[in-house]
This record gives sequence, C-alpha cells and structure tokens, in this order.
Amino acid sequence: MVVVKEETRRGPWSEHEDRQLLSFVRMLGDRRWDLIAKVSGLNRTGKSCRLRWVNYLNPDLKRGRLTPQEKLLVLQLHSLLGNRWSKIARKLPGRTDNEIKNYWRAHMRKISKECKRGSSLGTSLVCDSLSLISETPPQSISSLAEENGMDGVKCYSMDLIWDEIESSAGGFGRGMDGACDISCSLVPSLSKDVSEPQWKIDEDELRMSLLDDARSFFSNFHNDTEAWFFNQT
DNA sequence: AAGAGTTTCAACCGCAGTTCG
DNA sequence: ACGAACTGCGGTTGAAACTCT
Repeated sequence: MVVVKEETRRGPWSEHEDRQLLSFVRMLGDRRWDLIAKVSGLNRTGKSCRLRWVNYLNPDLKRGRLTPQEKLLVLQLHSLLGNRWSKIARKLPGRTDNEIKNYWRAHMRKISKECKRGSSLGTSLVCDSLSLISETPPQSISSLAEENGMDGVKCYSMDLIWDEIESSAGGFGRGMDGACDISCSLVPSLSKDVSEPQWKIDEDELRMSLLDDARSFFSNFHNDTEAWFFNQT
C-alpha cells in the first residue's frame, strides 16, 4: 500500500485560506505558527502562515504606497541601520520589513539606472539620498543609535565625509576596470544592495560632475551645520 | 493594438538566534 | 549542556500590473 503524503501548499493565498488563517490567529495568537499551521488544516508551513499574517493579514498594516515622508524616513534609517529591515520597519508603524526592503531595492535600481544613462536625474537621486541622511539632526541620530544598541558608532564631520568620498574614489570608487562606483563608504548600503555592475559608468567626466553636484548640494544644505554619519564596525 | 521592458509586490528559501524538553 | 523544534530576518525570485515604444 502506498501512502501518499499530501504536499504542503505553496504559492498565492486564496481568500478562503486568508479567512481561515485569520480566525486561527484570533484564537491562538500570532506567535505559535507551527501550531496554527497544524490545527488550521491549511496545509501550509508555519513559516508561510506567519509571513502571510505579517505581510498581509495583520489589521494594523497600512495599505498603499509609502508616503514621501515614509520614504524619507526609510532612507534616513537605512543610512543609520543598514539592511536591518525589521528594525527600520519598527520605526514605520503599519509598514512591513518586506515593503521597506522592496522600496529600497526599487529606489536603488532607479538610481543605478539613471547613473548608467549618465543623466542628471541619477545625480540628483544620489544627492537626494545623501541629503536625506544628512538632514537628520545629530541628536535624533544619536538617540536612534542608542535605542538600537549601537554604541561606539563613528561620527563624521563634513570635512571627513569629503575626504572619504575623494579618497575612496581614487575618485568615486575608480574600480578595477576604471569604472565609476559611487557606492563609496559614504553610503555603505548602496554597494551592498546593488548587484551586478549597476554602479558602473564609464566616463570620467560624469564621475567628476557627480562629485561636483554632490559637493554643491551639500554646501547649500550645510553652510552652518555638520552632517553626521555613522559607520558600523 | 501589441509586444517589450520595467516596476511592484507577494512569497519562498536558507540561515541564525531563541526556546524548550 | 545539548539537540530538536520553532521563530524571525534578510536575500532572492517570479508573476502580475503597469508603462513605454
């Protein structure tokens, strides 16, 4: 006799499954996912149930695109926390780590594409990202860092920042093949998240203009103040 | 109108950390 | 103290929706 083990269901959730999961989460809470998976008869893994709840069914979730304010906050927090999406998500009530991660990747893709094209939009997007980071008041960064248990973080003055840009770039990350890599340590996460040669632009000219644009951008915003950056060690 | 290219979003996977017996 | 089971996180993928040519 052959016992056929029913395959665990995968793929998109049906409305019926959603309703079922919802009612079991109400009964058992949103912690015991393996138990929920077993007793609900959903034939899904606990992991899958948790994910569906966290990313979709949880009534506390906000629907729709991130607002401009939320986008700014994501960029600021990412500059501080790196790819710790769940930590970033905790600062944006109603948003999930998945949502934020997706937004960040889309944002980076946009920048890299524009850079590839060599358009000024690419430059401005990069500057936007840099400015968002620097607009965060030092005090709030400090408190955020403390909250997240990041003691010993490194603060940068504007001078240091520019030193770093210029040195890391033998100009802007002059890579092995001489291409432009603006994902210098100034914005550490850029290089980590963008796969492929997405930051590579051939023209030295563009490299210098990016640098100039960024420099003038910063000088406009920071005549009187210093921006603070953190490096995780 | 249609096909190609791009973006968005939901879901899966593997791994690391935590809990429990 | 140890190992198994469970949970949470970050990276990745793929399908659907949307936009462009």
